[in-house]
Amino acid sequence: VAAQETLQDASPRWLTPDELETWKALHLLFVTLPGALGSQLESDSSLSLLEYYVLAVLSEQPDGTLRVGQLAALAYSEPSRLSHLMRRLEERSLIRRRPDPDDGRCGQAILTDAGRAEVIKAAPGHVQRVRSLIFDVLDEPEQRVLREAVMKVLARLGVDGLVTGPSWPLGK
Amino acid sequence: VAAQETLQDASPRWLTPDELETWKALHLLFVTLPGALGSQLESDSSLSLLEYYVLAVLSEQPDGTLRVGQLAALAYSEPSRLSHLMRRLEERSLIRRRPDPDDGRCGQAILTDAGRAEVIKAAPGHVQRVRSLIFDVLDEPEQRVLREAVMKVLARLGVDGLVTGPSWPLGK
DNA sequence: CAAGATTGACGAATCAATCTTT
DNA sequence: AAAGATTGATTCGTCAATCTTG
Repeated sequence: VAAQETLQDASPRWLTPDELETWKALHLLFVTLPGALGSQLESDSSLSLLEYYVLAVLSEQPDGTLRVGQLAALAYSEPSRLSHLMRRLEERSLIRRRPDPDDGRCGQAILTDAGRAEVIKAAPGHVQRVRSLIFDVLDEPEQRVLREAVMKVLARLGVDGLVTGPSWPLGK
Repeated sequence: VAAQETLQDASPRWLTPDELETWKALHLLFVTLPGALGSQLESDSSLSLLEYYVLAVLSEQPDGTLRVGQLAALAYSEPSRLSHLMRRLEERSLIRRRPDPDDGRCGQAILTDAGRAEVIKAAPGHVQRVRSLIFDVLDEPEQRVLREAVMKVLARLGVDGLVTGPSWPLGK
């Protein structure tokens, strides 16, 4: 019995053919969809997907301002990655940075007029691409089941509840 | 009327609140799932997700051999990316390379014993993670709808039919 | 000349170390 | 000392140019 348990630990249940098909499709989606969305964005606006996301989140703030840490949390990115991104965006004059007046440790990212213009320019094409790729091909029940399924996986990943974010990708 | 059409072109239908929720959940899944799978792999084997995929595909070939181009097609990656990856894997002695005897233009990637051992070592944990994150939380009907939905989106992306790939992630 | 793959240069992501403010 | 963020070094991915074989 002990030997059997050891064997089971080392070699868990493999995927059934059905599960394998599902997983391969899902994996393929992960590999291809970001590229498809990214290429649209870059052709319309020379923004990457993450750059668009960050600027869109900022554009929804009343004063176009947010702490870098909050931005990192909303984008599920490491502070370091965001910091490098902020520097590049600042070099392109799409945002500017300053220390938070209330707490000098925190850095504020502030959307510039140019940054707002850029995200507004990019938004329609982006939304249209998302709609055409996803919502145009799924009917309402499918969409509901899909959302439920994704939410369950997210819960398993421990990122449940954090889905409540900005009204991305409106950007307006 | 002309003005209205112009307006509609510039500003397509935004997402409904329901669609927005679905999209945010899906986007969050894209951002978090690869990292979750990758961290498991690296802790078990010091392979990245793509490295694991490549070695797994090779391990399913009868002679452990495949052309780099075929490998790139199966991984939906650019030849350049695969080439750099092959060089790194070769430096780690997980594969070796040689020109295809039948056509000297094509490069062959050949799985070494060490490479095969590495992917076999990584496979159980990987499958278990995929199962625990996805298939343990979805019942059979949900899984079927999810697969249908993903396939429809893939068809829209133009990668339909290519889902038929290796029996990844069995690795054995 | 076309196909297949590689290379080198550059841009972006990650990790550890650092700096500043509280 | 801890929190928040930045920096520098390394690694990875992308793009254009190149090399070789058919």
